[in-house]
Amino acid sequence: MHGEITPGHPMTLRGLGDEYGVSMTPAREAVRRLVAEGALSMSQSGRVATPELSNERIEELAALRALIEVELASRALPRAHMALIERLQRINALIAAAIDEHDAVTYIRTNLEFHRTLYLRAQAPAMLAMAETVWLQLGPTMRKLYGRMQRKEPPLNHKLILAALKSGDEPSLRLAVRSDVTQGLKMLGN
Amino acid sequence: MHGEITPGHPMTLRGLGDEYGVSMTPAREAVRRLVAEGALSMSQSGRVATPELSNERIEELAALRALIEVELASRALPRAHMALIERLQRINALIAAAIDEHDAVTYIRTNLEFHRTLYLRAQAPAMLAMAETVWLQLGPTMRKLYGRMQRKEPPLNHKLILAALKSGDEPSLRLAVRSDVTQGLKMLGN
DNA sequence: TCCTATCGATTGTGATCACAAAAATTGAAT
DNA sequence: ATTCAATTTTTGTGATCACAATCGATAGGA
Repeated sequence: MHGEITPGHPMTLRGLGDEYGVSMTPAREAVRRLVAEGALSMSQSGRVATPELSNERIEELAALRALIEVELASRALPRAHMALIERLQRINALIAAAIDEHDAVTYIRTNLEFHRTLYLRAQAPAMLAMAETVWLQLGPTMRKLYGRMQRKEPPLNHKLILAALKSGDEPSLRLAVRSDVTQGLKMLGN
Repeated sequence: MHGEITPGHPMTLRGLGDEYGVSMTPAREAVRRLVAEGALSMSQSGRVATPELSNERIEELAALRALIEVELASRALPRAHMALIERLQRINALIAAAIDEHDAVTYIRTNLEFHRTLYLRAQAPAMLAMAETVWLQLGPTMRKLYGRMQRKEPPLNHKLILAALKSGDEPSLRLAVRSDVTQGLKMLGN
């Protein structure tokens, strides 16, 4: 989910088992679960690897993020009090730090933490689980996209999200979340 | 997914293995996958059963259906030609037959087939997979809800969907899909 | 009648193994 | 040097087993 693993990275059950000090059986179950969630892709022969997403698939997943996360933000809005907004601002500072250090994995992780912190307020566990499933599928690809993105400062849309939360402006919030989620997919073209 | 199994029905790995003539291992993997997708729920002790959804969860899943399926229908609209509409009409006739025979499982299955047939035209496999994951989670509950629904004729909204497809009217299509998907959740109240 | 404690049966977990399929490697021939 | 075939190694699958946790039933007592 955080982009530690690049797209197309192959893995074996025995290798994963050794890595985590268990036998093949738990490794297999974990892998099958991740395959079911779309986080790993499985070849016809049963070999497993992180997925290499086509541009069409990336756009589809971005559209799903937009649909689900806009709804989550919208549901979180009435419950978003000052304590939450301050927490989001602190996370935003961590994002800025990750950008300064060119730490892609930390950037991705803290960025997702920003979103998750907001969405937890929506009290909609099934929706949040769906959003996280999409994040999981996009993880390895986000890392690759981060490379050609060369951020210099934390996302503008996060500031817009915070402003909309403060003022209780739902249309602005929806727009800001949608922009934040679909941005960074302009430089696809592989 | 089709409501063959009522909510709360417990299952054992050995039982499933015997039922399908395999050992525990494949049964375990199938069960873990279904748990990952939310189709089965797993107690802390590892026992597995079809989920008994709370009203809040049902409403959440219905909202997800609305979000995703409206988008799928919208994407399918420009590609929906006469052959597809005729196919949908034939499926609609099967739905009517299932209603006449009070066959809940067939009703649910053909109803979902109606939706899937339309959404396949959207060329959005990740979105369709998400929608089907939601269907899977709702399966056992849909059956229970069907009981207190006592349909007499095929859903009006299906006719509205077909009309909107014919006329290429996207707003009407979105509204009809949303209504079709969220209807039947009025009689919750457990 | 209801609650509780005990005991036997059931169940999930993780490990190991045999086997077949699929890769990877090797070797020879062109 | 390259291609292709044969062989060796690697890998996933499904089965089986030991074990611990849990569940269910039964019996005892309040």
